[in-house]
Amino acid sequence: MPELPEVETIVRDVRPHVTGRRIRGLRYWNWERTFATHPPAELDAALAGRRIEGVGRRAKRILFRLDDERLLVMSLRMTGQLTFRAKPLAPTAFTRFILALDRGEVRFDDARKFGRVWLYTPAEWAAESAKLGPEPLEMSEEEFVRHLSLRKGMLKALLLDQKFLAGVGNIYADEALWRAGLHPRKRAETLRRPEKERLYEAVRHVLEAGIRNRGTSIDDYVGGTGEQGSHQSFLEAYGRTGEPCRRCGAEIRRIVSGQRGTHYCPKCQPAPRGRG
DNA sequence: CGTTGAACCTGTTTGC
DNA sequence: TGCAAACAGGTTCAAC
Repeated sequence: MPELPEVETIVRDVRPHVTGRRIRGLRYWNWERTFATHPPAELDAALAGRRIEGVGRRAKRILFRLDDERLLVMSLRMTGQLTFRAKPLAPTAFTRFILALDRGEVRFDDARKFGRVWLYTPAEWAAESAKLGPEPLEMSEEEFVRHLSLRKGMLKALLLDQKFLAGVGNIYADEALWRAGLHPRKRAETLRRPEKERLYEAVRHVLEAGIRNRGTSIDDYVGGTGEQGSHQSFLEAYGRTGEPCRRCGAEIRRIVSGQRGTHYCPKCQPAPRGRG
């Protein structure tokens, strides 16, 4: 569910409330598999008494930097929600854990149970982080073009590959391809320089717009204090099957590409020639 | 090495 | 209306 703009919004929302706070402990959990590195009782013991020194983001992961240098890392996957609550709120059937602080609590809800939490040493986290590609908002155009020139394969699958770009997911991949006027099944090795530049601009533009609008709330996503985002009102391709393209009027089409539902304008994003 | 498919889960929407 | 299949924002791992 949450992609880079949604996770960034959550991090910015939660940061002022939890930075400098002391962790009391894990107060509640109901699904063991949420805990990827330590069973809940062990995690509770490791966290109790630690201070949170900062909150950050890497790709779609949320990072809590602790005063023992370790990192509490969370991934929301499809349906996860991470919220700060100033006052305790009773857990629901979807609440996977609650982290009690000296003031308020951090709560992790996740209907589909795909979300995970890890506790890493700096070295362990460095190794995990190294498996992810560069942050698209921290790349120059030159770096992007060089990086893209080393890759081949269909653009939709490439944008979803976290080793290519960290943080782009299904919604923003479709939005970026629409903006760049590139067909999702066009192959990276066929792009010419101006198309690569257009894709760079488009990826950054849609991610920045998503952040400005506090994320896309279609089903479950909420920001770090529980309110919905507004970027769903500004989508051009994703979820607009059968509706008119706002650039040319043609009907937005849906296909499956990279094993994901993919939305594009057949006129603005012309199909590649040959097999596809 | 690259690509594909299945698996992990539950809730909601779609189609017959 | 009823029920089953399809579908959903992500990631990992086995198989080819």
